[in-house]
Amino acid sequence: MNERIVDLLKKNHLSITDSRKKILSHFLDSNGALAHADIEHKSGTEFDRVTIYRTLQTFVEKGIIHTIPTTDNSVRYALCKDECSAGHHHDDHVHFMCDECGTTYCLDHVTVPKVELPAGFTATQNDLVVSGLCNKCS
Amino acid sequence: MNERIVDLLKKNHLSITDSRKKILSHFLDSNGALAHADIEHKSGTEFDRVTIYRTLQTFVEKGIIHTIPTTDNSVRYALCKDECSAGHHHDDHVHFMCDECGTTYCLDHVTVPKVELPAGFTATQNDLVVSGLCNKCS
DNA sequence: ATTTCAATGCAACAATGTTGCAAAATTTAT
DNA sequence: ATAAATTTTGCAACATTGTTGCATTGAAAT
Ligand SMILES: [Mn+2]
Ligand SMILES: [Mn+2]
Ligand SMILES: [Zn+2]
Ligand SMILES: [Zn+2]
Repeated sequence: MNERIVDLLKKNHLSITDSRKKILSHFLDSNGALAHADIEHKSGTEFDRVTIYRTLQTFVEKGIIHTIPTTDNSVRYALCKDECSAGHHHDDHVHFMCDECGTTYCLDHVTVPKVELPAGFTATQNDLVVSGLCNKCS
Repeated sequence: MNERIVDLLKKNHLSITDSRKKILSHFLDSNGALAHADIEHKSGTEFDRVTIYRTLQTFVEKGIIHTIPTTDNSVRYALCKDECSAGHHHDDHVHFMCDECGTTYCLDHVTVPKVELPAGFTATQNDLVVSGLCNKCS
């Protein structure tokens, strides 16, 4: 496990630090997406708030995690698939937010359908967020 | 115009106040969605920040405006169609964010497609946000 | 006009996010 | 292994965004 974390950091040319290892492990342990506040709680007083912000930002830039647009306009992050790399995310999967337990899921196997846009509009990214009840809450 | 605004407020059983009339007029004048900050700028120092927050909240509750999930996780609001009412929005249309000019559009005639969810997941709401270039910027 | 009720402004606060800079830790070079 | 170079971190200070309580003001009903 620790092995995998170090490898992931190395692969992305990031220096191996306690905070990066710990924050990455939280993502690997979690099945849903995490908000900044979640990580802050899980970490206790171990790291500074600012470090968490900067680490998340770095991970996004490197393509290790991606942000999820949410209906309640809070920022959440989830692990990217292997195919994502620095400056090039390809997250064409649907996200699901449970109204009951609040968990945000990456539905990696459900792809966002393309839609026909009005004349003159061109799409570079499509984000679909579905809310409702998850499999644990229904 | 002023007529239409007063009617809309009356229809929703809201008392007619300067701030509500003015804020509503900003939405009727704008072709895109507005953020809280936009309204604050347009209004100058006319109203307190808190009043704008409370007015937007009231309008959402009454079904006059709806919030739009954005990829940059900022809250934006746009006018609802007539069919929306208190506690019952039906916004099944796609939203478009222009990467160039930043405008957020309600694509009222493009409906969000349904997707097949994994077993146990049930959907109550689907939000699709498309980003790219709008008809003015392409 | 008077009463009743709702909306506003103000102040104080909480949550979230950003920046500059010195200290500490990690990586690279010797 | 040691030292130099580079990154990362923690802290402080600040900015932005959003919330709440309460007295004052304004709108609506009688
Ligand atoms: Mn995802
Ligand atoms: Mn809309
Ligand atoms: Zn759930
Ligand atoms: Zn545009």
